[in-house]
Amino acid sequence: MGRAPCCDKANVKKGPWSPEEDTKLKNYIEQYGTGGNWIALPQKIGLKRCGKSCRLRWLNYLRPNIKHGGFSEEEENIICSLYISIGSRWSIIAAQLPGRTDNDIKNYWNTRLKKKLLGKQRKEQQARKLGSLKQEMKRVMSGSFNMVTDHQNRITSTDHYNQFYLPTDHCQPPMPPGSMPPPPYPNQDLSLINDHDPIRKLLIKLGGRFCEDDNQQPNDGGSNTNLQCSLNNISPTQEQFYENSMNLVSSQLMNDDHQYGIDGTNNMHMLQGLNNFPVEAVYNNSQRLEGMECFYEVGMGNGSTGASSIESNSWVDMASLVYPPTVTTNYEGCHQQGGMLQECAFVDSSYLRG
DNA sequence: AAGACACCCAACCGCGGAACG
DNA sequence: TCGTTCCGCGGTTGGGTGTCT
Repeated sequence: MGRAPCCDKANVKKGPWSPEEDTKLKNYIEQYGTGGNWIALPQKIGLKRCGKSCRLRWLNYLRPNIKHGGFSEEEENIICSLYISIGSRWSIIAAQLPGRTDNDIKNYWNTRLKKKLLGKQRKEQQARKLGSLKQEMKRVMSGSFNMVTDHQNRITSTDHYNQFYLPTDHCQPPMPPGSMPPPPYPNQDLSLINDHDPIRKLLIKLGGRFCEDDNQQPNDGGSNTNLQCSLNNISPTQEQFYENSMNLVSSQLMNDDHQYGIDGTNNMHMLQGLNNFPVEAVYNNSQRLEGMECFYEVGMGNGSTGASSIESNSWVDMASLVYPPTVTTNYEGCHQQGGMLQECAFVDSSYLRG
């Protein structure tokens, strides 16, 4: 049986509210309250509106002490921190910001904060890509293009990695950090590379094999920036899969709950890097990332429910893409509506600036 | 000047779950 | 326990406005 409509759709007005409607609704609620029944309210006051519409109008616009626009830096930080820790629970996030509505915050996130962070990430990607292009050209020019295969017939070349992973269109996924070739130039910015180590881990989930044994890498100087990218018998289909997956990662980064455990096990180390992270918020939720199922299928391998130390890092790692762990500086307790969150971590605003 | 495009945000829609009989 | 009603939430849409070409 289908759900009964909340109101007579044919007989309700839709679209923007007029000042008269606003006045009617506001006056009534201020005088009598909602009466605990939004559905009946519009009829009581002679509004040809759906009850839900009245509720929304009141909560998002007419309610006293509502703030519109002009989000402060502190508010941005709170939004971002909470988004990372609890995902798109806008009502909960709004509860931390007096005068802000969930709708407002949602809009602000979707239209500004998300782009702000993505823009920052893209800049870094472009800088890295430019760097690797230069190196590529140098290598080609000097005829030193290396394609090394080891005894397991694994292709181990960062050039090959780029061949597989770097997209050719305008839609740039995050470039896996560990995939950067060994810095041939002393002035290469290693911090950028290290900041994006999490993406490499995601790639491991995707089935790529990366060997991080830095000590075995020549020309590495002991840093962890060198990496072997090894793909076992990659087929064109897999290649396409990797590429699609990378696009997926990039598109999902800002859209989904980053922190939820994949497998529901208590992997405390999942939280490494996020000081004062709301542990309960993570463990009490086994929600998966919609649209990223491929990570479970591929990354978890054979439907295994166990998590290796590598596999268990992903959500925090993805969060750290948005906020490198080192910028977590500020902590306050937050009393959370419904007891869902008891505390939350706030991040330094520096990453948002600019 | 005007059309195309991008951005912003108020409002709508549909779903899940709580409350209630 | 089950069906119904309503609330609240998050995702999406669409219109207004600003910017670019």
